[in-house]
Parts: sequence; C-alpha cells; structure tokens
Amino acid sequence: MKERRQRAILTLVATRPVHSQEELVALLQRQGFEVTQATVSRDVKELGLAKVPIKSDRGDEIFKYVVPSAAVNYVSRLHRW
Amino acid sequence: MKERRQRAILTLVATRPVHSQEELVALLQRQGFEVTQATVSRDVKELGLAKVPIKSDRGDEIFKYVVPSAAVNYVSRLHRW
DNA sequence: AGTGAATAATAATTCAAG
DNA sequence: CTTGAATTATTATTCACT
Repeated sequence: MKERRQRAILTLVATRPVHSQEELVALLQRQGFEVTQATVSRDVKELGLAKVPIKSDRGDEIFKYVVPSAAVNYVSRLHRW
Repeated sequence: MKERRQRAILTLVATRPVHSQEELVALLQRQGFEVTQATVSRDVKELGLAKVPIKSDRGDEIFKYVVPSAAVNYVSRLHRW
C-alpha cells in the first residue's frame, strides 16, 4: 500500500544517501515492496522530496534525495533561532 | 563568464519559478548569456540548487529549482523561531 | 578551467488497466 | 484511486576542444 511504502521511503532517505530513484526502487524491493520507478517518481513528488547536489566523502559533487523536514532540522541546528 | 552567469541564475530562481534547466537556458539567453543546458546543469550542481516539487497555483504539483537559502527563508517564515 | 554537442542516465508522464 | 510498461522529457556526463 501507498502509505507504508511512502513511510519506508522517508525512513530510507533519512537513514542513508539515496542517489537515484532506481536505487530507491532496489532498496524498497529488498524490503518486500514491489514497486517500479514510475511509482517512486510519483511518491517522491507527493512527499515533496528534493534532489540536491551534495559533496561526497571524496569531495566530488553527487546527488541525493532529501526530505524537506531534514532541511528544516539542518537549518535550525545551524542558526538556533 | 561563469561567476556572472551563476549570479544571474541565483537571481532568476529567487525571482520567479523556474521549472527546468531548458527554461533557465532561455531566460539566460534573453539576458545575453550564451549558454547551453550542459553548462546550466553544471551550474545548478555547483550552486547546490535543489529541484523540488511544489504546488502550482492550480493545485497540481510541479517542479521548481530553489536556492538552499530560499528554503531557510521559507522555513523561518513558517515557524517564526 | 570552462564549454558545447552529443550521448547516456535518470526522472516524469502517458496510457492502459486493475 | 493506484500502479507498471512504455514513452517522453529532462538532466548529467563524456568527449573533444579551446
């Protein structure tokens, strides 16, 4: 079902760097969700996940999907408003 | 030059909704920058611009490029920490 | 280093269907 | 209303060149 899958997605992207929707598909399938890229694309959209460029460990720029609320937490920790 | 173009990009995405890199190319060309999608893709990466799903005026979800700091402003306005 | 043309890779949407 | 297969659209990268 959609809700469980979307929860799983939020947990996944909060837990580790997810670089593409295909990677997300693979991770979800490992957890037993039968899902395709088309659906993940829709989930990403509904969840409002952003694709952002980040610095990798080796210094080069890569991409990662992030939860909007993660940005909030990050920012609040930075500024302590 | 790269720096001027990237400044222009930041201004553009802060000023209005930019939905794709091709749109960015068109807007830049209007300002006299000769640039292609390949370069804009690299600029987006260097600037750390995120592609995020947003609600359009008509209620449907579309995509938009945003500056990370724009997320900060948005969030701070939401929460008034 | 910075870029564009071409290409590969990735992501969004359409179309049909349950 | 939700989904997958196929398709289209978009974006990232490669390769050559400067």
